[in-house]
Amino acid sequence: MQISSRFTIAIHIFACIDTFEKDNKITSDFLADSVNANPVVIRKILSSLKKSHLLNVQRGTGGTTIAKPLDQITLYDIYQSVECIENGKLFHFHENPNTNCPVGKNIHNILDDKLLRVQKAMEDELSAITLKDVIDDTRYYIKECIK
Amino acid sequence: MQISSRFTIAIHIFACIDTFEKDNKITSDFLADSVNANPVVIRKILSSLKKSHLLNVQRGTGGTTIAKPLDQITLYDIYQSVECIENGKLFHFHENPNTNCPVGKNIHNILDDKLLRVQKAMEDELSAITLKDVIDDTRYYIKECIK
DNA sequence: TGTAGATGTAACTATTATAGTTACATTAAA
DNA sequence: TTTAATGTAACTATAATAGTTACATCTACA
Repeated sequence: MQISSRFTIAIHIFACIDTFEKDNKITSDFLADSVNANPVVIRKILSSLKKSHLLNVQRGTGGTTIAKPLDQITLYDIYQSVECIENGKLFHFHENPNTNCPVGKNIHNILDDKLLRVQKAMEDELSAITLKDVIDDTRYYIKECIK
Repeated sequence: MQISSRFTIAIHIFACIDTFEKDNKITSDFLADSVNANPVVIRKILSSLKKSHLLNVQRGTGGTTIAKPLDQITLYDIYQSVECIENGKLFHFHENPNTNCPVGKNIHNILDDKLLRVQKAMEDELSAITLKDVIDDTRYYIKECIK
């Protein structure tokens, strides 16, 4: 199963804020239009990102801004914020393996460390990419586009 | 969303074959008992692994064996075989971002290479672990268990 | 102070993938 | 020819994603 689009939508949101905040108030409706998704879906994602102190979302009057310098937000921070995987484990285990079988009894002993290593490799790579990288590219591609 | 338990079940199957093939014919019912899953679920996984030439599954009379030396099967081979992610992409993208918006129009240009890098980091780590590693540990833990 | 326009969130629906299950045709060997 | 297995279609149950409606709440400003 793939990792939820909440993650790519969240990144899209940051790129939109950076691109449009000078000229537009960034509302959930505005973002929903760019992402092409439902405003309530956007608001749920904004709510997660706000809870993680990555965004400031203004109640009442509306408007969203990025809460930290771009090079201090990693893709891992965003990924964690929108909770793309349950209980933090990338790999889903079959429930209740037969403990009367020596393999069933030990399957977690055998696999947990190896799968965690794999998960960590992925998460480390997510941590190595910051919003600065994303937004530098965003600005570049938009400039190329206008030319 | 987590990666399907088909993957961990498949690994479990290899460990079972290695552990029990001397004394037992390895059938889908036998495996289902150790994994604690439905025999048809097991057969579907066996079918994938057979198609990828990782296992030999005997029709009619039954019985399953491992098709290659243990150090020549990686966790990545197994992962690919049981097709845990759709169309080979780990990250699910929101469909049809608004191409009238410069961010929506470029979101794939901006993100595809970065997310592929993350996916590759995970897959490389899966490739670095072979069934030999898994089964060495299986034998070790089972021996410890019996002591 | 009331209202306009936004967020926050509950409740529901639709869709999709996983996993389990029943049933049965097919196969291979004894 | 019988037995015991695989292969697979068809269906169900469950759970997560994503969309939608509805409305309470909040804040600034006219």
